[in-house]
Amino acid sequence: MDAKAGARRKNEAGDTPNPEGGERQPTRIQAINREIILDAALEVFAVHGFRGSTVDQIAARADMSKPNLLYYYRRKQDIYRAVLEATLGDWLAPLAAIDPAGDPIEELRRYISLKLAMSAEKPAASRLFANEILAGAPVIGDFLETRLRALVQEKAGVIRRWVGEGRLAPVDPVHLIFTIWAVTQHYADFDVQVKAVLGSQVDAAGFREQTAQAVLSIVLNGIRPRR
Amino acid sequence: MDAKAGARRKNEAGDTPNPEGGERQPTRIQAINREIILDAALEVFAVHGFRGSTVDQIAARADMSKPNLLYYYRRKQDIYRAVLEATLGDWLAPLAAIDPAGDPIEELRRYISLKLAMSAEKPAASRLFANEILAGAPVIGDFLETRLRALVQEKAGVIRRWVGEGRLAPVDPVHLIFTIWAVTQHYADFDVQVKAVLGSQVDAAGFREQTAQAVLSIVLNGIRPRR
DNA sequence: CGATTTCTTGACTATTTGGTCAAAGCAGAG
DNA sequence: CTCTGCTTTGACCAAATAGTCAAGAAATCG
Repeated sequence: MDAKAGARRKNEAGDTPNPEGGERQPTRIQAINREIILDAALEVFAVHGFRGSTVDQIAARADMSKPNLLYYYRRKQDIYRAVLEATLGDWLAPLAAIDPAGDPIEELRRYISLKLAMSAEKPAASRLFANEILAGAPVIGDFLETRLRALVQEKAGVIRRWVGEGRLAPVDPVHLIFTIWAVTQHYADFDVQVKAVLGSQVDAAGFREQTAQAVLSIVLNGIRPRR
Repeated sequence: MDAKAGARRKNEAGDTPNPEGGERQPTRIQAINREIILDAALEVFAVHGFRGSTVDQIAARADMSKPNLLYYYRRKQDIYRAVLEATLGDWLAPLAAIDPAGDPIEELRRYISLKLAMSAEKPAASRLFANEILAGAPVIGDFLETRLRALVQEKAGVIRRWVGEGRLAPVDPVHLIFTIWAVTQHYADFDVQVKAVLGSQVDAAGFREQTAQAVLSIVLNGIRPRR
């Protein structure tokens, strides 16, 4: 230990501010910069996935030097985890909001609309997940098998009850949920393809509503009991 | 030009055997190795995308030295393009096979079943596309805007006619196609998530049939005209 | 203000990665 | 067998990339 070593030190554990479960509450600057970083990282990871993205890319997008970025998140992996965690909540919320006491068709209509709106407003979040899943869910695998699984089973129970009461056509509840996920995510993840096929009309006003209308028509009429 | 230069040369253009539009027909060894490489590359690119994959990974998977692999495809990009092109045909075939003269419900049922079967049998191909699209379709962008677009418009016309004849419920044809793509691809691309949520039952015999049944039920009942 | 802590960065390192090359090994036509 | 062209690879290189470090700049607090 030399004289210099003791001169600058008050940060008792680790060098990074609040390094993963840190205690001290973040500075104003920390809060701002962490958010800037997460925003930038989301855009980058969403396009190229974890392995295909570089810290330099994220730093450039965050308009920040690489060492500075690594001051807030020590490793590329830490940024990735942070972005994923920051988005997971949003992801579950709509499904969690399905109300067993509500009207089945109305609840599902609302759910689909909400997911479609999220796909349109936060496509990067959707693509981030898609990349993570495609890569084999190395980071959120646990989450999928525990929290997500539990939530899906719970809501599947609700749907199953609805079916039993004759308020929905007989349908496998889990596959129904998958179908809704698939279709709503498609418009975020495969946006480029949608645009390529449909051309300029995608940017036209009302396209979102038109899409929601079409999807709802297909899915809802399929689960609405016939008379 | 020195003596050595002239000593070894019979391959009049380029160093790589049949380098992209080459003329000479491939050797037996060439045919074998190219296929081995494409198979290996498909698996690797499908998981990590173009940027996230390394030539070394592909070479290892192909059980081949890196220089040897690069003897057959000079650049990483060339391998990628080759894999994509080799898969594009398979991708279009089912949609192209929709028969305007057939029974609407039957044609769409067959189409969905075919796509689901492909998702189960060749998930890597599906994931390769997903990665390419997520990355912004840098390579197949043109293809999407020309061939795919034309095919979709053509088949949309067929569906629109069916709707006009009252043989299908009123539905936006293009969004119907997107919905089918979305759902069928979901089971390939998000396989990890499906497994996480459903657990061991995914591996059980008959799961594929059960899935097909559920999806068909949701989509078909949605487009079948009511009486 | 002065002292202390937080923030920022240029310069640097070790490793990974795409790609090259010369030379050695091999297959097949004659 | 022999000879030619095809195939394979160890060794190598330059660029990219994750991450480090020490020192300077800016806040913050008394």
